[in-house]
Amino acid sequence: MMQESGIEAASNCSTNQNEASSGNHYPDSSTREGRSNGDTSSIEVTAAELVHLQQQQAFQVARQLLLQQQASGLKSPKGNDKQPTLQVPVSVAMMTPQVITPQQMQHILQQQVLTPQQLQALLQQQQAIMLQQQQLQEFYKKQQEQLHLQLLQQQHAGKPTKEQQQPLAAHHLALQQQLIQVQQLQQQHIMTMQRCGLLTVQSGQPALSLQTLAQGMTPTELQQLWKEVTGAHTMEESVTKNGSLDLSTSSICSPAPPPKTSLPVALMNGQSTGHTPKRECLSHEEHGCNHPLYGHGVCKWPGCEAVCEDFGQFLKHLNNEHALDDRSTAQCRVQMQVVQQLELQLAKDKERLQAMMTHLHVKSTEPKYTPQPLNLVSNVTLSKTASEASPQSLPHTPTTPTAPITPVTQGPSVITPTSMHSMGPIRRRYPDKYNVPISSDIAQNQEFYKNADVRPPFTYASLIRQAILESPEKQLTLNEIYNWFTRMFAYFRRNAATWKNAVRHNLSLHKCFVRVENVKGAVWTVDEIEFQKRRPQKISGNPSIIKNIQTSLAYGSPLNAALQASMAENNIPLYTTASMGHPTVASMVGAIHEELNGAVEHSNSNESDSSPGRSPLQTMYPIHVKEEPVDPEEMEGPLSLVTTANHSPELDNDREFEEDPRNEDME
DNA sequence: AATTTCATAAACATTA
DNA sequence: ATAATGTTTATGAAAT
Repeated sequence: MMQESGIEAASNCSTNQNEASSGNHYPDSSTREGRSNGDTSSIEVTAAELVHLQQQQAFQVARQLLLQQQASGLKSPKGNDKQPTLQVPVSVAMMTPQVITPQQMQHILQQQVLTPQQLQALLQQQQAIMLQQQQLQEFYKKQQEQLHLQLLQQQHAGKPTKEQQQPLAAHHLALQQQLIQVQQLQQQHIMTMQRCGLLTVQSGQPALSLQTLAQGMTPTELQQLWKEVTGAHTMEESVTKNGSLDLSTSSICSPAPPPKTSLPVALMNGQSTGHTPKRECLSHEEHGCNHPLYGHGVCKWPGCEAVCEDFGQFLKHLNNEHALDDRSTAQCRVQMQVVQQLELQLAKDKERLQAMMTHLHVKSTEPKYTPQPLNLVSNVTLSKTASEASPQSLPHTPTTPTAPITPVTQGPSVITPTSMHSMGPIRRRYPDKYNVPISSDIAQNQEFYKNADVRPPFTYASLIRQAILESPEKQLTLNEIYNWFTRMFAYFRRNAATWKNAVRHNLSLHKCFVRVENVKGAVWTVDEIEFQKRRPQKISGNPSIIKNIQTSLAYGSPLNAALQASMAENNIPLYTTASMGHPTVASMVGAIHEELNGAVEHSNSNESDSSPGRSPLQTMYPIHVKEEPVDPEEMEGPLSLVTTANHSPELDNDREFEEDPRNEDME
């Protein structure tokens, strides 16, 4: 009873309700000063609001232009830009990084295969990177000044000997390289974002300098530029923080409006209110909300999760624990790699989705299921969530050709409750095959699953296992399993009776779940061997799957290679990465290896074409060792990977024991 | 075409 | 007595 109501409450406050009519007010009556007029639907923007919006945007454009001009010293006489009047065309407004216009938003939402959550995640990551990069650059600047100072001193003291100069110079060089690297990465990132349509124009100076850098600017010049803009920069920074990037993210995610931009926020907000993943922001201080490294009262620095009661405390923590040192720098770099990697993956997946869609559309004979969205989504999901987003844009062949493809009003995201549930129970299969790395998928897309009402592409058994294995003791009570489900997946915050029954059913049915009597009741554990037995159909040489894996490898290898390279280059010991315990990197590596282990092994014989991905991985792997003490049960054979040659006897036994029969079966 | 896996529903038993 | 927890059976969809 309590349980139920708790769940309902959770679902009320955190899952989407956008099917609710526009007259329906928020269930929670938390403060919403920023919203000018309740929950006017995002689409119905009054003319006055639009005008106001444009004014604001124009103002910001003008302001930024001014800043830029000040910074670069180029005073182009564009008088009219400064006048924040209605005349500022929307296109100009759209050019500004400050605000994403509703139109633009719609466009993005229609075109993108991203859910707002994903968008938000991406943007947040990017923002974090920007911040980190700024730090880096400041660091770099300091270093250079220091160097300069020292050189001066040396000159005063007499001629610097080469011996004296060299270490410094080397250091300097290293720093430069580092910066360049960071910036190149950043730029790639930006470009990807732009390609994806996530950003139209980059915000402010950093991007500017980056692009020039890419066009062949030397670090020195760059630094000069930085110095030049630094004056404006401090100001700019505040703008950036409150306005540009952050706005774009928070407009998607959070209704907390920075004063100047309240209107746009309110506008944007309507579109995704139901989904707002960052609800908790409301209960936090306004500023805390804005910091991408702070949320849930917890420091979001990769691998940190220190609890900070308020924003001030968080700032303190940030300065103390994540000061500019080797570790932070490395983490920053890694994070960058991660983002980049994700982008890459996203791009590929989008491409794939596109192809799939075109393919399906051409056929356009999809007689059976009208519930298409779910269907496709679940299948598409098979590689990272990136693609699951826009059901609107899916083929949508069937019965109702005239039916408007799910309107934007619906809240752009995923599967709307209406689309999913109005048609009664749909039986769908959500196989977690070839998608072996459940742990990594969940880890990677945690935020997404938490907020998007999308069914995770895993079977109940897999999910239950995951829940249990994630627990410290590797055992959970039924209720705890329930809680894990609701905590981790928005999807399971509804229809409790159904899925709970399924959970119980699965627990009982599968031998792999073992009930253990405990002092205070019973807990469930996982018999991993049984589980593996039960999960045979991994691969058996199915070419498409193998291909899939190879793609994954292709995804994985550059990351690792790059990581490794960058670390080697900067003399950062590998364990730095491990110790920071970044879930994503770890999980990616893990994921790849899960696949490797589970699948490629078998098809190895004829796999000559795809080896490039492997070696870096394998060399890379040792990083993972210290990462998770809990591992042995967790993954398919992580230990075997530690020693590249993969033979920890027991595991090997297990493996043969479990898999061989299957292989024969298959053949 | 047959078999297997999975999701869902539901009846029923047991336990707290 | 009731809800939570387990067990079992049935059914159908989808994948193999």
